[in-house]
Amino acid sequence: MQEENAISLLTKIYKQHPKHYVAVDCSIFGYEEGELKLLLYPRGFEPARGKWSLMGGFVQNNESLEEAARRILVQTTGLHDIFLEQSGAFSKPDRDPGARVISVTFVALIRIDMHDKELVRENGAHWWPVTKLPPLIFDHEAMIQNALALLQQKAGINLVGKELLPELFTLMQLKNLYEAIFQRTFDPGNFRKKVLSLDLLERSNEKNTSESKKGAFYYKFKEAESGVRSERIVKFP
Amino acid sequence: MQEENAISLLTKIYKQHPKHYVAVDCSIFGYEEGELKLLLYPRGFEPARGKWSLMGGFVQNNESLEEAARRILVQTTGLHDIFLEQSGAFSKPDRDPGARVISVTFVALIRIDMHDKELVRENGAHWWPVTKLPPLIFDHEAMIQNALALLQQKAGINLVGKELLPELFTLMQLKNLYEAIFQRTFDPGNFRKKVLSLDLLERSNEKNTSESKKGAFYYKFKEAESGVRSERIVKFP
DNA sequence: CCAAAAGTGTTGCTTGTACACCCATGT
DNA sequence: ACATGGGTGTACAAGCAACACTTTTGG
Repeated sequence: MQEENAISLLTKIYKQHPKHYVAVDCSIFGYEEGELKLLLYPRGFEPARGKWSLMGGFVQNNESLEEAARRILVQTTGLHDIFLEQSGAFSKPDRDPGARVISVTFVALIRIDMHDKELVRENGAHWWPVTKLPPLIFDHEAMIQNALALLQQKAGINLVGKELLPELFTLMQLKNLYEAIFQRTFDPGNFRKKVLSLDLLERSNEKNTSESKKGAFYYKFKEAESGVRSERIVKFP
Repeated sequence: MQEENAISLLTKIYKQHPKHYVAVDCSIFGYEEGELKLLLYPRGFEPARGKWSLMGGFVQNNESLEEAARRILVQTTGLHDIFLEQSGAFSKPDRDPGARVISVTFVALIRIDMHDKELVRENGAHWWPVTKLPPLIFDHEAMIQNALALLQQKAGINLVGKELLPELFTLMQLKNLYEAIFQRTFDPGNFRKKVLSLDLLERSNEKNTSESKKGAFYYKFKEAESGVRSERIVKFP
């Protein structure tokens, strides 16, 4: 058959080229105690023992990059249904001293209160504030810079929070999250008005009385409406 | 030596994992006759003969993804120093019927008037308006959607044009380019004011008299200033 | 002369920002 | 009572969009 021949010809073309290890590395963001944090893993062996790394793993034959990233996230945090987005590819031939590995990076956003703490502790992982990161292996520092930039951009357009905050949260908590993401302050009144004007949040009847004397209403995200909103939240510099 | 052992241990870890073909595919944008165009290549053999594809190629051992993309661009357009930016990775295991290939995509912007037309013609390549694309192989349609979205985003922040227009251009030509990118019209007066307020352009003394009776001044981009500007050009919807 | 593009000016609306001010309450 | 954060209102400035108007010149 002609098609068969063509395919075997193709296969020959492919065979002239080298194959590569392909990995995924995930910048796993969480929000806790007023700080934006990253989940990092200690490297227990040389080279680069004592340094920290993003959670990552190799891509297998039967899975896409996204599927590989999800598999790894389930293994390490116990969480399915995590927000996940590609953020780039790192490919300098010598970026990993062990072998030539091409790494595709992802940003994951998770609610710290939801993950499996036991599982995380078993792996020796630790939540690090993004403002005080430890030394990192290879090019993971650049990966994180990349991920942070993407997170800022996303948060500037989309109102993140659903993925990082608990079900119910106060507007002050949301403001604090945005301040952590953008490393700047926002005017309380203006932030509140802006966010409410987007019409994405719903006030619950409960109040948080632990963080202020007067007590602040809890809000939650409305059920996702058909039309995907993409409104600007934070003006770019 | 301990380190040697550690490395060979590492190597063992790597060896448990499969390797993959890795390719790059480039969405090469140009601007000509008032239209935004893409450089595509016809596929001359089955499967998918008669369909068109982005220019791409396999990543070799000694090069990064960016280097591979640049190598391919030089081979096909004859142009060095092209604007190039990563736009994503496509990795469904069966996306290429010939073999499992992971493809990282790039956006390239070139001045159509500068490229090597002979070289392009040899390859059978053709410039297609982005509004009237032919059928494409595999997932190249999605790659282009992705690339277009990135181009819009970039153009909304950065004032593209340096990479797509000739050295000297009129403000109307720049406006037409933006209209082609965003598929909408802009008010001539407002566009002019907005763009000039950015202080990125310099008026030359020459005039273009071929496209209007009165004649319009040619402008060019100022030499890149130290501070990298990142000002919003087009408001997001 | 007049059509058509180049270029400038005016106006009103929307949005962001700074900040004043009242409210509720735990200490 | 008062300090603290919650919540609302106001006033000014900046940016944008719509559109009127003037200039220039080839046909």
